[in-house]
Amino acid sequence: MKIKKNITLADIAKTLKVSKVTVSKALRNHPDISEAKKNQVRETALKLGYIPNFMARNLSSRKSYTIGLVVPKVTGDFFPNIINQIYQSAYNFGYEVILAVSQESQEHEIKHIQTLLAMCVDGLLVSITGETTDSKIFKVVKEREVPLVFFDRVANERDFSHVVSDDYRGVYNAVAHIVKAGYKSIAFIGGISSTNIGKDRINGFKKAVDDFLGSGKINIIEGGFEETNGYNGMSELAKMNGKTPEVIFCATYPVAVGVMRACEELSIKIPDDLDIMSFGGSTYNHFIKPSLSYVKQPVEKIGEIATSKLIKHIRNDKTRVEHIKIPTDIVMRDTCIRR
Amino acid sequence: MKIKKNITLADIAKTLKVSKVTVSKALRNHPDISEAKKNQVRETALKLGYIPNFMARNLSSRKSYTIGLVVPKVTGDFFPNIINQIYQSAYNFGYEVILAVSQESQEHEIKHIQTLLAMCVDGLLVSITGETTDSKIFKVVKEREVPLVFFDRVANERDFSHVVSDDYRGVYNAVAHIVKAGYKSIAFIGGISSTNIGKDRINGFKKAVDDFLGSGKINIIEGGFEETNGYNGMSELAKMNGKTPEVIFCATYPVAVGVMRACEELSIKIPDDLDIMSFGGSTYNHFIKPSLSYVKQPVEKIGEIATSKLIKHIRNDKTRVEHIKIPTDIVMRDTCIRR
DNA sequence: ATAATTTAAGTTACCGATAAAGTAACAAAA
DNA sequence: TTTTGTTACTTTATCGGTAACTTAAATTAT
Repeated sequence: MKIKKNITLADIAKTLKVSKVTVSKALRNHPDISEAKKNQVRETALKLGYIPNFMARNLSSRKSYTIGLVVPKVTGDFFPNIINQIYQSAYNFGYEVILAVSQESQEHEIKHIQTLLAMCVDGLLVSITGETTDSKIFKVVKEREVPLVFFDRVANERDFSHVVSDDYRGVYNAVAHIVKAGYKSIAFIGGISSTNIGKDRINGFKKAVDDFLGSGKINIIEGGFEETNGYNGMSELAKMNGKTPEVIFCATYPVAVGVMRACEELSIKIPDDLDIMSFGGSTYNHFIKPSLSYVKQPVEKIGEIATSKLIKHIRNDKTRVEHIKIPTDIVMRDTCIRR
Repeated sequence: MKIKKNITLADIAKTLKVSKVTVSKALRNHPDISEAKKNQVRETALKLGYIPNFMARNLSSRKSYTIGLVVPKVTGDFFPNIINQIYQSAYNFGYEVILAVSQESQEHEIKHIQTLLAMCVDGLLVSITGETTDSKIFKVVKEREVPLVFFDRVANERDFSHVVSDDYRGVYNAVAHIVKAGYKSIAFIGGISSTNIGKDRINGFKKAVDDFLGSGKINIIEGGFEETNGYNGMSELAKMNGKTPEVIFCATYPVAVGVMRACEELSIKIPDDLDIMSFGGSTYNHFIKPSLSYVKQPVEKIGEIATSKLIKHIRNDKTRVEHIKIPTDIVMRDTCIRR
């Protein structure tokens, strides 16, 4: 007896000499079935080690109680934490999560979304890649009427809800704070203005510098969101033969780390020769010397609100599309504290 | 026209006036179908925006080309990196990955494995929780003949392959290195000897201390693998009124961070008053002062080998069960360098 | 010229569930 | 008494595919 057939509804039905449908209803606690029979069914299901076949169930019911989560990467601080939060929230609503990692490639992103659609997920949570420009796949999602909520890195699609931190105001307030602490020149490193998170952070920076220091003072070195981008940005800045700014505002924490690495090589002392603030923190920030002051993103809230919004969309078509911005906080550590 | 029906094989078949099966075969590049027809089918499939329904496909073919990945958490350094690697490897083999996070809870772990089985994954990659003791769910997996490979944190199940780093030898060699550098007393903080990673690291430590410093010198404070465990362990050690050791070997990087935090509060200077080495590093280690010397885990290799081993099991029942240990390296930074 | 094989489809059955509709048996309402 | 309603099931059809088998026409072999 080599082949262990999986236990199905039919097996339970046969041992109890009832119909398949009776078993199905009993297990779903359908009112058609008497308590006595339900208990019988549940018992034998347990005894036989029945595990329902979701493929069959979903195919038949057109529901999967599964949501697809697409993120550009799983490294760093932000995504692991938000994934955690999304898992937790979805779990509380009774949903499973399928994670797909697009590795910052639009091609992968499209393929993964197709796969998730093919898997009949009930909805999608998406944070787009840095290179996502083609919106065709989102048109497909819309046509299929699969709810989708963007979070953090959002596409420019008015038909879908999205949840982001208030990057613009976050940077604006941070710069205000820095200026109030007595600094007179601030540069910005990192970010790509073709993405919402880059654009909003940069625009918040521009507006704040314009408001508080005068429009001539704007100094931005766009790059990306990774350590190398910070390193390159700082190296570039050092080579430019103007006076270096007092403070560098970094688009992300990894960018700040890159800036620090460059400074180390250039023998620029932080925070004595140069001060740094970053957008977003890190678990290990406490142990980095100097520990950076940063704009804290509401990671848990973004995850929780995006998930519950998506589930509202799934449960009720009439929930209206919203674009939600969640405020940030400033966390002061060892940098930018002059006063 | 409110209901946008999804495009199915039948729709393509109808527009081309051929049978469903012809379309199915054409799309799967089955030799039964002529090139001319295949092209027709492919074209109209594209034109209609056909996306196959995996539920139906898997239900019918009993394959999903999907593997289930179960990890205890997605924070820290180790798991995000290994998840990344597993995604990459699986992708190269043409497999999708469904991630489930057990949140260090055995209950969740069991539920997630059941769900993944119900989703008809072709195989499972599992790193168990800290509290996993009940092996019943793995018996179920075995009965269902679903291939499973454990990695990193493995259960004591001889029927499944597993892939781990050589923790025992890693710690043993690290201690040897430390002793050779001139240190005479070493304590161990963190780890739980009920888990393989805890047990192996502790045993490697014991053996090394025994071999190089004498059996009287063994000083181990078991705890866990997190920052708090390091903090508590160090606080406890400081309260004990013996002489404090010269070096503390930490079961994980987070433990080391906790130890450092405790030292900071106790005004113990690292590496002057006390030296530290940890098992496992961190992306940000470079920016922590002092940057810790550590035993480097072969994260990428573990992920890659576990995935390819699993896929071998999936493709060929006769691949034999193996228990693979991958050697570690020592990375020297600013600690434990006395000489 | 006829049988044997190949090619390119089509038919049927089934994967394991659920939805919708049907049916006895018995009870309550008109 | 007849009608109407419940209760507790059963039957049938279906979800969207695939496997296995069949078939008609074309090609090759004998």
